[in-house]
Amino acid sequence: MLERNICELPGLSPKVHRIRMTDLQSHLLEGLNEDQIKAVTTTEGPVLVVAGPGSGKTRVLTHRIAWLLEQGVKPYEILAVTFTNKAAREMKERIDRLVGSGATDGLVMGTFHAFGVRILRQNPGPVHQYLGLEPNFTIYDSGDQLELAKRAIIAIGQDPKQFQPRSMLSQISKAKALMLTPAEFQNEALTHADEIAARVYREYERNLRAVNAVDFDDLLGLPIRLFDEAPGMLEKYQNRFRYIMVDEYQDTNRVQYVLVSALAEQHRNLFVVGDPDQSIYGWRQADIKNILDFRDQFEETTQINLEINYRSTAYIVQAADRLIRDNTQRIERRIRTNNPDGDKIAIRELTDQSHEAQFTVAEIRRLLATGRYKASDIAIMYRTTAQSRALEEEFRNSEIAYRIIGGLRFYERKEVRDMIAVLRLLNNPADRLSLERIIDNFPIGRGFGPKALSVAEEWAAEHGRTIVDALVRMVPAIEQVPDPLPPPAFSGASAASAARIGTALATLQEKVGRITLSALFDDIVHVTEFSRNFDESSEEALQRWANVLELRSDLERYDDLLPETALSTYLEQVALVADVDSLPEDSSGAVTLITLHSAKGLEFPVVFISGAEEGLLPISRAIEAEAGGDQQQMEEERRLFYVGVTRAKQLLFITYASSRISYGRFQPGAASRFLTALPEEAVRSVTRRSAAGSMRGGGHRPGRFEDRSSGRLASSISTSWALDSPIRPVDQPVSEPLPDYKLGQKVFHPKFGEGVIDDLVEKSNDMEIGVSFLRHGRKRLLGSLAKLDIIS
DNA sequence: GAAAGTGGTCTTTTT
DNA sequence: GACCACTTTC
Repeated sequence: MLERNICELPGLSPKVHRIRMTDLQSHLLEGLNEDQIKAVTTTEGPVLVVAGPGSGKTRVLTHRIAWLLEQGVKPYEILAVTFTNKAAREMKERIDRLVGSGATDGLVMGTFHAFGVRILRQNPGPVHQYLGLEPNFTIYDSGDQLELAKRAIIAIGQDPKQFQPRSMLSQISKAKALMLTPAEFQNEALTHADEIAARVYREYERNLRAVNAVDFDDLLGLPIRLFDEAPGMLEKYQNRFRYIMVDEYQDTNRVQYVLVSALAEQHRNLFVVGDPDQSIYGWRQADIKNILDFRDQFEETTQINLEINYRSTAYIVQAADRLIRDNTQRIERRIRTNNPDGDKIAIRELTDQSHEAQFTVAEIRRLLATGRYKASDIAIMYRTTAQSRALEEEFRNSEIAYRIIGGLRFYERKEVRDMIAVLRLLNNPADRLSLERIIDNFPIGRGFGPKALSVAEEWAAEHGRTIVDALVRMVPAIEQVPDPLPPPAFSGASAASAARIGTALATLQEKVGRITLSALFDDIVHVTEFSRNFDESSEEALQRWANVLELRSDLERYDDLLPETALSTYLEQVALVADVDSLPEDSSGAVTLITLHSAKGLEFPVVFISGAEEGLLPISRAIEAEAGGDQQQMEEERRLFYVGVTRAKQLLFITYASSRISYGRFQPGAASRFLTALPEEAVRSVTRRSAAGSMRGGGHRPGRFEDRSSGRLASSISTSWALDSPIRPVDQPVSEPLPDYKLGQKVFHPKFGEGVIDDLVEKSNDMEIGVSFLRHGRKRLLGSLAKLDIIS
């Protein structure tokens, strides 16, 4: 290898300064700024890179890995963790381009979850011995988890209505993220509800293991347990990974921190990149302290700040910087750019979400007509998935192509899940949830009810077999074979359907691992008579069937794999992909509709942020939490808005609606408080709010933004908007003030009768009222909806 | 046992 | 307004 260039790297330590470089190495540093170069070349010891939006973070990561490889580090000695599979794939491609493909073979790059699965799959023996899992374990997704949680609640004798599966599950997930066992969790329980959650957790775990399945959180927690318990396991990986890199470090949680720091203990070359201002996954137990405290946790950390933004116009950068300054939980710094000012940020108020959608689509049409932008340059971002609906309707009536990322994921559609249930059951016969799903949803399952299921279950328990075995035992052809086991005691009708299901499953089991997945798909459809579910000729049935067929073409992509492993590979992929993962680079020429969360890490020349309203962005929960003294959620909302703003390269539009339908009812809305933080000189246009736009009792006060708009800025309203007349002047619904409810008051409800108010909770612009009714028990009602009369 | 009808809950974000 | 779970009805 040629070593001739001595590169002058101004301002760096002498050690780095005098690095001798090959041509390729100096090529890797070309075009990088000083801080970026330092980040690429500081290979030893803990390094924290605080990377602002658009600061070339991905570039640093890819060049650093290429740099390491150029230094002679073996690809398999490098572990790089990314936030999405897509990021991993793209990064790998970029590195391939830098160092030539083949040079990266063995590089471990993927999400934490994918890495966790990898460890579990690579060590079937220890996984069985220490974790009690068979190697063909199923990864349960959130739908399965919910079902499992619900059953656990019932199993411990509680009411799933009182203790909601969702909230139980989030507690379980939280416990797992903090690495608490059910017993430890129980010890820390403070309230009765915690106590119940701990018991549900215990039961949930038991059931999960009984069906040889794991959940998402287990993919992180189980590898750690394996490291703890299997001798030599941790050392093996510690020795192997000389260089560890973690992207989006601000969104890591406790388990992830433990995993990474355990692995890095040996070589101590841990390189993390992140931006505390873009930490938006607190609800998933991501702990912003991981990045804020990194320097304390890892001694002798080199910290490098990337503060120059290469992505956005100066107005956008300035606005983002100003906005995020209102947060306290951050590493103080200032992002800046050398880019031109660009166009000012456009803010627009609309009367409701359909006007908002109309405006957005019309504006996009105008942009496309200029010829300066193509559809794939444009993205619309929003806080909640439900918001995509109004936009979608508007797009559907237009000629503009669009695609929605997120929302109902392809693999979560009912008909797709049904098919996948069969695949899963074939891969893991213990997967009871999938079996039940098949019985409930496939034509061949008719006539096999809960009673029959419990017969099969008893039989399975008695003979140490699976429920699937009980069904297969009923197949006449197999009955011929001498079998010491007596058949299960099904009643007449259920015996027939058991035999039917058993035959289908036995036929399929016979073929698994020997034919391609698409051929297996065809067999499944055939023997389960699945297509009969789509017999009716409704538009909707056709669409559902089309989805099933799309699954088939998805499977075809795996037809080249070895039949023995194709199924498990496929199922793993299904469990771990996110929708953003399949987002093609730009290709299709469609406008992107995406949640702010999913948009993290992406960039678009033109961005619309839709629904910038109090209650939506920030979300009402955060407003309530703030009222209760908890600032954290509000700060996260601000970061989310910040993420949205900083996705835009050239043009940024922000819209909000003065009223919005939710729950099928109109709700008045006010401009997001975050808009008031945007510097006036960076904002192009503001529509004046109606003077009647005051909120009902105690809610969000009209802030500086409104004040401003009725003052100086109001007179400078831009007339450059393409869509003006179709939108009526804002006519704020004048809402009646709430009656003066008090604790202990007697009230009358048209449906529930007489009751006593025992709880009052102020909401952002409403009030939640707890009432004990004489005849209907305790209910929680919304002040604006409930027709309560005060009796005394 | 299955289809149709009813009432209650729901919406924050996703690997 | 949508979805789910549960009840009613045949």
